Amino acid sequence: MGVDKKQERKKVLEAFTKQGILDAVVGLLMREGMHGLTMDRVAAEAGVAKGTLYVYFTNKEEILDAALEASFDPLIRESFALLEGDCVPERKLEEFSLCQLRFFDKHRDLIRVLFFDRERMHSERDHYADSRYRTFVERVAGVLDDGVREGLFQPLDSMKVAAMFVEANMGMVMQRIHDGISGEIEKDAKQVTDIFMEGLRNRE
Amino acid sequence: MGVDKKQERKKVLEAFTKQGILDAVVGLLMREGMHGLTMDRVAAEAGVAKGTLYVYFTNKEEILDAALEASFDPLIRESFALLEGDCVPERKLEEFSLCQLRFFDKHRDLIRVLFFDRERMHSERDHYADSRYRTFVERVAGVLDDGVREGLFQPLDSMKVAAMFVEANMGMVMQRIHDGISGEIEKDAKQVTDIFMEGLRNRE
Amino acid sequence: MGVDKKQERKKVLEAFTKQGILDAVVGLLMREGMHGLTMDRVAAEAGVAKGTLYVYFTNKEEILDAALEASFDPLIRESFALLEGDCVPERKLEEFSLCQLRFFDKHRDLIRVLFFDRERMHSERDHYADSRYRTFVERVAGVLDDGVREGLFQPLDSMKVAAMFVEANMGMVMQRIHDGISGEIEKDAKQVTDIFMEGLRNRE
Amino acid sequence: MGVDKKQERKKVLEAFTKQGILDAVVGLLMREGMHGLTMDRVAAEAGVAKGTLYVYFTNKEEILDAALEASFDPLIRESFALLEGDCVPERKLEEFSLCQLRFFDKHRDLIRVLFFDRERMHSERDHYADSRYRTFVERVAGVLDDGVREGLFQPLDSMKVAAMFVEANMGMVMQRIHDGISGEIEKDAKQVTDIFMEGLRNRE
DNA sequence: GATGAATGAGTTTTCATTCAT
DNA sequence: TATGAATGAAAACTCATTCAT
Repeated sequence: MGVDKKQERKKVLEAFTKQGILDAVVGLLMREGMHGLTMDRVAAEAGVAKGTLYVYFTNKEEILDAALEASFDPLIRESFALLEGDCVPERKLEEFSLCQLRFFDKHRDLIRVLFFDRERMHSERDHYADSRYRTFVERVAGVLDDGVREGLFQPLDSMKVAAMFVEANMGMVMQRIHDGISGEIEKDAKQVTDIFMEGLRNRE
Repeated sequence: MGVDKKQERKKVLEAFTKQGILDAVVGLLMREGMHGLTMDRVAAEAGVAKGTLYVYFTNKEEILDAALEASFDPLIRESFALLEGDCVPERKLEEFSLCQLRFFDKHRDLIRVLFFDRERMHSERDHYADSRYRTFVERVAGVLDDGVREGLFQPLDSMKVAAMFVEANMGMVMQRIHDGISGEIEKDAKQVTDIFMEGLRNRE
Repeated sequence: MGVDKKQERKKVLEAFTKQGILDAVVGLLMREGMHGLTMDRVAAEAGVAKGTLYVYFTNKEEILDAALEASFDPLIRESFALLEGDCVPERKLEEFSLCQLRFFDKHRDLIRVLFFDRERMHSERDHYADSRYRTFVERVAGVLDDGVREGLFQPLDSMKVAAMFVEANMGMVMQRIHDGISGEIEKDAKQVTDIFMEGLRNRE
Repeated sequence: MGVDKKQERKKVLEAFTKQGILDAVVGLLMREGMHGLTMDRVAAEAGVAKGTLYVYFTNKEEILDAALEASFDPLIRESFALLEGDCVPERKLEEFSLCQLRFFDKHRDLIRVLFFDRERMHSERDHYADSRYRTFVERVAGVLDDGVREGLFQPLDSMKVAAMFVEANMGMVMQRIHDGISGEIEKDAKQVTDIFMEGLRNRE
């Protein structure tokens, strides 16, 4: 019993430190970009000794992977839940759009981190980041296929359109950030989905 | 006279070396990503001594800027020419789409370089890369505004839609690259523009 | 009484843990050499926590000393017993030779540890390992002196010859190890002693 | 012509710096042992910047290999020349013995380096140092075989005896060093060879 | 202008040791 | 006593930049 408690407490403490490190990495990445990310700074930001970083992660690369994973995890989770939900395709796409806009409204600095992640994604070895993105696109493609099956959309190359839709949303995100995130979020999300809805509608 | 010739010859030679360096940078950037870009390697790839790099550029950052500028210059030039041409808005957008697809079909490795460029773009100091991108979006927005004025499109927030259109095209590019650039380029370009055309059409 | 028993039990337990640590050090030293010997690994190999090492030893050096001492203790003990025994000098040397070959046949990996020990031995501060080796040589020298006194050997510089004899045995050990420990051990031991016996014999 | 001279001068300069680094390594190794050998210290001792070390060698291991190679090269060269010469076997062995004693009289501190080398030699990956030592033993074995063929020595396992002879010499070296290198070198060399000569002599 | 040897500040990484529990 | 998370000094290595030739 006592052992259980102790081990639990230990686990919690460990997770706490680890999370602190990851937060430090993301914070630094957002504020200073890839260039400012040194182990020294991460340690300082996390309030631990340099050596401690190596207690929790084997090297810098692993820290980075974990941090990126952690940053986008909420967005990915919510998006996936939503795309697998019970709504009609139209609604799913709009919710998805909204979800992205909301996420980057809140964490606008993560947009930079995202692009850094993308740069890595296209290097041969990093199928890791790539697979995350692919799954994203595939899920959206699945929703589009549903729409086609239901007679809602015209026949289409779902993967390509899905990629376009995902990126169009990112375009909107970037423009919103550039504008200082002025407009209402619902309107902008609707704008994105409306174009695709109308553009893909089955009219016979 | 002799002096003139000599000076001219010198200028040509200088331009030649400079271009060789930039090509080396782009080649390296494409093959190995940002990580593999050291001045040593650039010099080796360009076939000059390390010191020579500093004869033509003041530091690494300047070399990078120049190389990125040079890489995307053809795309930017062609796109701008096209968007400022005499065609109707519909045709302009389709040509623009085709232009992007074609460029990245040919230089698919530049996609990685592009994302690296984006990461920098969102850091405070680099308004430089940003301004290039902004102009891009603004030109497209101009075409959209023309379309609205001509009664072709519904009223719209042209900057946001332009950003979406530009990114949707990048989504298509990325999907094409992922698929191994299989489908016909004209069909894919049409797919992109059709969605936006139809999605934005003025129906009253 | 209860206290006595408890204390005794404690002592035994302590000795057990201590020995486990030393075994771990020797095992690691044999398998990975000096380079792979970290306190982390020692703790893991011994199955105790890192902190425990510092309960039994004050620092790494002390652990190392103790481990080396322990490794060669059997060889040293047996050799000394033998050299101080009642046999004739000739027999003593042959037994000594046999003793060394047997020891390294069994613990051939300790040969590496030995050389590491020697490197330290020749550094100023380590008179410790040195004295162990010196005693070794001195004992053999004593036997040689006995032989001279008994008219068996010619007059000789016993320390130098003793050093030669000890090292010649190590040469044989190394060659045996290199050959995969093929030949019969008695023959090889005899080979070593025969050369010295014959080479040193008093012929007048 | 000018180019030739320039290149030659460059080569010389390069070799000079490289040699300076190697000398620094050996010096440090002799004075402080393996433990004191850090790249910082090597650089300081050699009077160059840390980075310069990496201009000439790819990493610490390579520096070490080169330094050890360089240290023992004179001994190895002289020994080999001698063993392949035209003298009779007896003379060769005595010269060989003398050669070793002389070398370590002069560079007595290298004895420590030697033992460090040995520790590495017995690790799996370092067939490098091992092969150097093997060749040494093999050459001596060759001389012994010659002696047997000429009826000078009894039949013998030449590799084992060679190993013994080489090590016996090292024993003498170590004893001499311990004694402060007192005795005459020729006498000691003769002592070593006499024992083996007499011990191996063919008496029928 | 062109060179490339040399630099050294700045990075990542290691690991013996401590100490609160 | 035993633990193991945390430490931080010290080590290896990188690379943009300089400068004498």
